[in-house]
Amino acid sequence: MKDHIRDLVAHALDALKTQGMLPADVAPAFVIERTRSREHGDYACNVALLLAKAAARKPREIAEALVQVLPPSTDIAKIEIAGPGFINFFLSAAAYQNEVRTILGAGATYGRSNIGAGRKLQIEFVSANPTGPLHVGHGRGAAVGDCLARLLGAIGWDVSREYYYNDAGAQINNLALSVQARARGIEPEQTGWPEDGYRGHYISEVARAFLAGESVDADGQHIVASGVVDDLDAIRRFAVASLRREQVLDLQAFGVEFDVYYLESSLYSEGRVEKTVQQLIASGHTYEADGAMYLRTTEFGDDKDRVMRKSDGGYTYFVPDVAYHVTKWQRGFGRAINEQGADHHSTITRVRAGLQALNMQIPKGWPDYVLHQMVTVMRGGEEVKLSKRAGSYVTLRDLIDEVGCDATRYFLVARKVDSQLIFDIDLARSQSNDNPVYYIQYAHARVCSLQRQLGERGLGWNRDNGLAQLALLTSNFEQLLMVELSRYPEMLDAAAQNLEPHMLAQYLRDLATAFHAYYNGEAILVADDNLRDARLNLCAATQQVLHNGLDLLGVCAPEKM
RNA sequence: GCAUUUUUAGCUCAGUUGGACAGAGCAACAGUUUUCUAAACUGAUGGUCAUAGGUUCGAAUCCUAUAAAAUGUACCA
Repeated sequence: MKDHIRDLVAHALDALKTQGMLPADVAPAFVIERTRSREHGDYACNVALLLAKAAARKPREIAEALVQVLPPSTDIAKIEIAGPGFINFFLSAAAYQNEVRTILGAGATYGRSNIGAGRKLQIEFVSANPTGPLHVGHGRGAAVGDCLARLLGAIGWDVSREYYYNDAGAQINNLALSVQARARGIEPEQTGWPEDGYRGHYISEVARAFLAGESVDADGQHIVASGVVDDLDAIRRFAVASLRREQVLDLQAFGVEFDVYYLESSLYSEGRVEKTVQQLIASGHTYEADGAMYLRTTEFGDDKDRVMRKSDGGYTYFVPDVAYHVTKWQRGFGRAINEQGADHHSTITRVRAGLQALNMQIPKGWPDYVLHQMVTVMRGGEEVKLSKRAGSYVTLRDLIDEVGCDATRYFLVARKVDSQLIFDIDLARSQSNDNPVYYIQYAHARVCSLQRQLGERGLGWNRDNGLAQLALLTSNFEQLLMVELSRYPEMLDAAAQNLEPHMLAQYLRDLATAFHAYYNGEAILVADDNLRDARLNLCAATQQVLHNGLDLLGVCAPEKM
């Protein structure tokens, strides 16, 4: 519809140029946009405002001249000039009624598009190391990343979801030492407890299972605990597998799955880290100083050069990071998105700098980053400090158990990633009935309920007749609902392209509002067959869009509540 | 100090390529059930869009400065 109106305006512009009212060389970058208020019609165009200077006339005069030469269209019922010179387009009832036909025809594919054209895209998210259970921050990453993956899939990208984790190195060693200490009966603060050891209760649980000789399956491996306390390597393998197993269970409970799990250790074992280092040296962007090797990241926008190889010979974390991203590029992901917590923002410049230094023709802004701001958790009116080491935190599992998967997902995805999120557990739990997600789900359930009522009342629903009778949908409630429905495709498009899933959450609430208002304002199951058929079709279209949208959110669309 | 992000109604937040009088939910207030699920609806109340400048037909939105908050700023990952 937008494009249609744009064409009409473009035609009118040409006509005015021919008439000589406008200079032939002007090409204003005008927009056709949804109006905020119904008083201004459905779409508005600002072209007259932009032309005022070039034409040396008042905007309203230009608008009037444009309207005079605007080609007629059956989709447009009325055109008004308003305010400083906006041209407002009022769509005909038929134009909106026809959207119901489109929705019912497209079904589950309504709103989807092929903007991505099947190109490969990778989105990496969560990527928590297996040193403890997933917490709320990971939950936000999981909810946002998963929703983004769904959105991008819906606009035609070939999406691969990846989870990257470190199964070796200092932190994992610390984990193993912590478990070993627990297995020996040493508690935090006692002698023998590792410096900066992980103190959480789960460490004791892993130690107990290890001593008991239990087995665990994770990432395709079956690990049996040896129970030998002195075998740190065995403890490490068992601990990593145990925690990986827990994380997978958490994510499953949250409805999030991945296509690929990528291990940092494989970058070393496959020689990718070493190869990357050699390439960087060959590129001439490195130098040695103080016994360490540096990369001149300042040449690529960093504020100081970064150490690649420490004086003890080990590599800093950013080298495997670069090597990892090289594999993404080599695996053919022309587009890659990293969803991470904002506490990692400093890595962006370094990773991109490292990739640029390799001279591999990787685009400057690759990969994309979506950083979500921190989540602070409130409980009992106080902030719960998240600290793995201290062992005090709110796990994702806790939230799912207390608040529910649907509500947690909605809550974590409903706001802009840029803004910090306060998750008040007491509020979320005590007011879970007021959570917007139930409001949306209820709208869906209400349509299902109407459809059940049909049988009980012995009423029929002829869908084809409903389509033929769409012209009967003329009430204000119906109009508003159809307007809302027709927004879905453009909203989906914008949410996916801007990488902003909160737009979807917001939209679904608006749609539910329009439906609840309609439901209360008009009887659906009326005696008149034609009117009832038409209204039931409108309800079915609403049900379809709610279902499609909730699907992308990863939230279920219940038939009954 | 520097970097990133944030600052909109009592609270939690929308406001998307700069548009017409700033919008929701919650809380508080007044109503709506013999009739399709009241997990709903209707109405009224509530804002100097952090502050000060600038850009232009037009700014919550862009630019500059200031203030406040979060996070980062390792030869840790």
